[in-house]
Amino acid sequence: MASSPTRRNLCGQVLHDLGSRIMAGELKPGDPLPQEWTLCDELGVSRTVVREAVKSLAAKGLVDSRARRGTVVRPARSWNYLDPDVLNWQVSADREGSFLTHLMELRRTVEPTAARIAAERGSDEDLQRVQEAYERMERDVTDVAGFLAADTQFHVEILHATANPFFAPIANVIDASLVSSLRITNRQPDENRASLAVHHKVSKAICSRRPQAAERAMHSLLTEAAGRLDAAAD
Amino acid sequence: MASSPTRRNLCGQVLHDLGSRIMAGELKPGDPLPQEWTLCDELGVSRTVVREAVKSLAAKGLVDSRARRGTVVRPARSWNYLDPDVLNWQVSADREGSFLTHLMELRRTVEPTAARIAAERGSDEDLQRVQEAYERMERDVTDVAGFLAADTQFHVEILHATANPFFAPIANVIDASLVSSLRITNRQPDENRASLAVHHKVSKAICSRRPQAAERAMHSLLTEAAGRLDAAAD
DNA sequence: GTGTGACTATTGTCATACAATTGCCGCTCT
DNA sequence: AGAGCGGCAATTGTATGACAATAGTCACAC
Repeated sequence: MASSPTRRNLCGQVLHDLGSRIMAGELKPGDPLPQEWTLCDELGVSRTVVREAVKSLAAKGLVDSRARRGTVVRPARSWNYLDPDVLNWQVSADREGSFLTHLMELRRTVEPTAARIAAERGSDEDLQRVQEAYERMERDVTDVAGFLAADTQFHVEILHATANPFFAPIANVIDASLVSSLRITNRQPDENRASLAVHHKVSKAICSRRPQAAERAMHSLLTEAAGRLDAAAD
Repeated sequence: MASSPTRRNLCGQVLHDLGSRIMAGELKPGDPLPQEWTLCDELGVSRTVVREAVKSLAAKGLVDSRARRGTVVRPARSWNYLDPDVLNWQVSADREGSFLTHLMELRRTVEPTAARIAAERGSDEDLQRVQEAYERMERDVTDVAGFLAADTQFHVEILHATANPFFAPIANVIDASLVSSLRITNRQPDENRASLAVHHKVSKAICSRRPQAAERAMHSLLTEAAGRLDAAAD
């Protein structure tokens, strides 16, 4: 379920290298990338590989290529911040520690509404999946990796229950935030149990179709999680 | 400012063709794409072009390529719905007319909060830009294209004023929704003037740093816009 | 029936050549 | 001297052909 160790082929490695350099600020918006043959020489790969990697960067909004002018880094406003790869590259490049804070702010903006909508018009099958995800959290409460996966799945199922496809990209944010926060607060089983309680409230509110309660429960869940992160950042 | 007539090169045309086919449902999740040489033959281009187009599709989360298995369409949950190209392809493929509704739902979820945050902690320069965008709307109230551009800019400046980069991708949603809604309600100058009033409330609330008022004003702005769209869908 | 291996079709990579685009610079004309 | 024009050249874009690596499939053996 981990998003993207997309470095399985050569092209993926080059993509990871260039993308990381940009997100780390080594290459700033407006800066030109080294030209193709230079990259081939530096990285020891063929031009085909370099070009396909750059094409992927362009598809994610990070760069723009034009004949004769070269390839330049696009302004940050046009980067696809919700892309799984872009999120991963940011984790490594998080200097000021604002990464996780910003992620949580977006989650607090979107997820309570998503929970409300899910309770309002999610299909019975969707809500079933939400509950199953919660039950999986209960089962895996002592297993660090399993609990993380179930936690992710719980929030993602709620997004899908909205039946609004444009909420889907938030799933990447959830994944990134959970993986990233795991590195800060090395979760203990008793912390998981505390987390379980607030998740239960959300699950129950959604599955019994109480929109307002679901929205509020999700809001307090995220507020609590954010608070725990702030507390651990000392 | 228009997002992407990215069909300037051959590769872009193939990308547009394949992407449109997928978003139109002609190729469903799980379906295999025609293999590379077949596409070369069908489209009359070299394998280089086909491969780079498919790489772009993969970077946007639409497909996944593996040796010997071929390239298959990924499940819809992993598509980058907020990508400008993906949004454009959806406009053409909007069968049930739910596209615009879903876009507006996401906007109503995110933008009020963004307005609140902008009022809370946007820099003075950011708020300056919000006001300038509003004044541009006033100036271009009789110019259809100009008003649209200014309207887009207004909302985008608010997103940027949050200083949270993860709100940036919503700008694509705003652009798509405004362009798309323009096709439904062929805007008249007096409609623009009505729109101007609610925008003014938002601008004033943000620039005088009243977070709650900003949030409410943005909420009612979007509610009104959504209502006008529903009314025009008869 | 199950595991194991060879086979083979498909994508992945390399190398080379040429086409198309466009920024740059110098030239000319006013 | 300044502005407009045109050719040059550097960079990306496209084509072609060959081979490598991967992984699904099938047959075979146990």
